[in-house]
Amino acid sequence: MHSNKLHIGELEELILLLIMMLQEDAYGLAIRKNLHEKANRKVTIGAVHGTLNRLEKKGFTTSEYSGATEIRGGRRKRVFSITAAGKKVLMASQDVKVNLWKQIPEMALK
Amino acid sequence: MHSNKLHIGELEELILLLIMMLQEDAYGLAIRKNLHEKANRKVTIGAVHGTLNRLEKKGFTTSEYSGATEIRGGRRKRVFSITAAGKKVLMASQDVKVNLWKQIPEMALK
DNA sequence: TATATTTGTTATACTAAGTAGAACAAATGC
DNA sequence: GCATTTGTTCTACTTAGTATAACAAATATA
Repeated sequence: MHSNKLHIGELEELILLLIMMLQEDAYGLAIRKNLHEKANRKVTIGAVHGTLNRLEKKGFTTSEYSGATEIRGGRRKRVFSITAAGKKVLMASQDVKVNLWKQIPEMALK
Repeated sequence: MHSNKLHIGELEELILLLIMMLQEDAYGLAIRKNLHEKANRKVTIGAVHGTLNRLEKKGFTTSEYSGATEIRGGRRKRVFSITAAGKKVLMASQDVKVNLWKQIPEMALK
């Protein structure tokens, strides 16, 4: 048991954010590239797809296969999008942290 | 190997935040209480201390034992504080997320 | 048309992070 | 003394994160 719907892991959070950001371009390799460039997070493609599968299993994302493109090797992509539940958990996650930051005494920030 | 100094787990992040917030009151039971009240995160005391030990081992916190207090059962506490490295990783963590939020297209937020 | 190259996902085995529950320790109250 | 309270440590386990390799389907070009 204990498939906790109230919180998400660290990589899960970053990937949900990138899915919202990338929209129709949210598929494995593109997510991995942005994880590296925008989040300074260097992970292998296996790590990305593992997390993507977990998120879908939890109901935080859905996915569908696009058609193949005309560029060389351009086979169909599995494109992910975030669900309402995913949005909710992602926003709650950020809210908690923003609130905690506000409660840190000034003097501790230096 | 691979004791990654570049990122921290989800619970590690919350606990580092609470250590900064609680200052001289940052010890196991108090952290657990605030995790519940301020972060809606219900975990056992074993989970808190496990994470605390991991953070110290990584160099993100230090701890020292306070003296016992005069209240009933008030034995000495192990009080944690964040190190410069801990502050750095915590701030970087939040920065990345704040930046990603900014890059999400307006229309996706509704 | 076969075979090399490219873009992409899936499978497998493993390490690290998160978790519960109970044991243990030291203080005060009576 | 011994019950109660506050606190940490120990042990065993599940979930999240990770690397590496296998697999699949597309185009390019000979």
